[in-house]
Amino acid sequence: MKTKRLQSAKLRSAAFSRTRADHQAEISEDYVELIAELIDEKGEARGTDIALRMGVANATVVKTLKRLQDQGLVTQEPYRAVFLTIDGWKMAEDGKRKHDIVEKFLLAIGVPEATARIDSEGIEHHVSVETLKAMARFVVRN
Amino acid sequence: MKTKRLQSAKLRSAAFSRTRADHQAEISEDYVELIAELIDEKGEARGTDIALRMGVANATVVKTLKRLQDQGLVTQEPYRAVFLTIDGWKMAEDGKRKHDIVEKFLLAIGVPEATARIDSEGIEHHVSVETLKAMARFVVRN
DNA sequence: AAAAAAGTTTAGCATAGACTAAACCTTATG
DNA sequence: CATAAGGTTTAGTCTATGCTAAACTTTTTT
Repeated sequence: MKTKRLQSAKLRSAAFSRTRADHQAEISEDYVELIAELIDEKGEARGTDIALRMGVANATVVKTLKRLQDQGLVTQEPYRAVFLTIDGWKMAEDGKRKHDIVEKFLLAIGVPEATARIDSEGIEHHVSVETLKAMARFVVRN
Repeated sequence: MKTKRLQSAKLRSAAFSRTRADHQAEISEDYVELIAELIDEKGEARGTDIALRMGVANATVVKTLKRLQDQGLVTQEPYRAVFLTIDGWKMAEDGKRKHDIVEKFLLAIGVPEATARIDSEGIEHHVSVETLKAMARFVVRN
């Protein structure tokens, strides 16, 4: 009777679960990438600058940084700037690589620059290695 | 002083804010699309089926449906199946259209089928109208 | 029709991210 | 070098999403 669709239900729920799991990492990735950028640009990443660029209150940054510290992505002394751990740098570099490929790819298929910048920010977190490879191939070939 | 800083904080960081704003709508969209599919397939959308396919507990479904009801996307009587409002149907159709274009597009650039199915689920929520148009153009041309 | 099974809801808890306001340090300048 | 300005942290609140366990309703089976 009604047990017929179980198999496809499982596949579908796998897709949704992945969407959710992705999202938990998304904010970590955004923070870590931003911290890397700030360190590159200014030599250090301060709470205020993070808050400003993330469009978020200072208190939110403090709380999130605590989580990132627990996750071993970031180190920080009270009242001092934030730094990335080895894992944090790895994540930041990985993210930047992904981001660059996605953005170049969108430009290659004819998306306007401003839109490509914004969309790549969102898409970056949802592309698998395989999709990323396909995008990279496309950019090289075109 | 403080007012000024708050204002400019809000004016900047467009990309990040959009990522976050997108995400608030993501789960609504996933639910609504799933409800539409269930109604198509079985004539009605029951809590258990939603829970099964979303990979989530029943209680979670109940809570989320309450929010969707408040947002005017869904209607429901106690202990009965869920239905979509006009707005809900609009959202579901829009989502399906987006999803189809993204999935076909990924296949067109050489992403394997299983991966295309999973990735399109995540990417669907982050493509702007312009990017979607570019993808649709590409699919047609290739 | 009564009991069992299936499905739904409620209650209570946890975590994450967001906010404001106020307290607290650090730095810059007058 | 004292204090004002600039940053940071803490405290307390809110909303969203998730969970389990228990209560309740509907449907199916015996």
